Amino acid sequence: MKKTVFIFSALIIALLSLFQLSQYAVISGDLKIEIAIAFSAIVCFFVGVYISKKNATHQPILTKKIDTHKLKELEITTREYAVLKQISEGLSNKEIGEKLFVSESTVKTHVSNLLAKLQAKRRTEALKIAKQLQII
Amino acid sequence: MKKTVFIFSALIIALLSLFQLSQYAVISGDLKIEIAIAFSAIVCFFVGVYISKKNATHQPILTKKIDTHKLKELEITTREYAVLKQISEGLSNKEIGEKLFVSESTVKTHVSNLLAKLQAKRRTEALKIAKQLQII
DNA sequence: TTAGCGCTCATACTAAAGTACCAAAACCCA
DNA sequence: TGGGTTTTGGTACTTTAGTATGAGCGCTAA
Repeated sequence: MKKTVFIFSALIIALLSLFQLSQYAVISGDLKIEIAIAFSAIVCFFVGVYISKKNATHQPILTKKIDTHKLKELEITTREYAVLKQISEGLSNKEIGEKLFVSESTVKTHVSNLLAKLQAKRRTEALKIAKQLQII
Repeated sequence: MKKTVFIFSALIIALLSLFQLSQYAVISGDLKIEIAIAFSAIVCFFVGVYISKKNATHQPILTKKIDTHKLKELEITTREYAVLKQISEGLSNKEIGEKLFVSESTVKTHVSNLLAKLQAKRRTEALKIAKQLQII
């Protein structure tokens, strides 16, 4: 954001000085003022496009924000969600248990509840649905 | 693209007519020509940003292209890849078999080979790796 | 024409995954 | 402090997933 403001300011200054330079031409009647305006407008347009692109690539637009609202809507608890994330990492129930410091039984319980809440038959299907819901 | 050209043309026309309107003010000496230019520049800048954003959201920049090169590198066959895509859809081996018109045994064979080639222990892990490799 | 590869399928396992049901701590909140 | 929810864990069982191995068929390049 700071960057944008800076570039924006520089842009205006550049334009005003550009105008000062072209003023001589305007006075002499060779260069029409419309052209000067159109030129500056075109330049600014492309600068706008450029800046927007820059910002877009810097912070990937499709950094899918996690839809916390949907998590509550589906009544997915904290622990269940933690398990879901580990599933998306390709871990087995046992591995998830080790990572979250609980038994495999507990993980199975969470997974089972998760599948019911996501209306999935398998963990792979749960992953697909979760992605569609922007949950992961 | 056509849209962009259209908007761009409309923009220039609008600016020129804007200038025509403001010309009276310029002649009367109340409104300085610098302000007119700066104003048009600012408008064009934001229009550029807006259009760029529109384009970005319309056709997602991060439409991950499938890395066919990597598929060959990993020696993943046509059929195996078809199975992989079905796995990402959350289907079971049996369901995949029905969809591809082969037996569950065949699907199992493909999955097994797939896991070996992707160096995964489970299908969920295979999904994760495949995504990292931009294969799906 | 034969060796190699891809695709198919089967059997027989072992290993995970998932279900159902129960139950006891732990936690939060009114 | 009682009550609902979450988290945890267990047993017992069914269903998928995954491995290993072998084998037949069709295509293709040497």
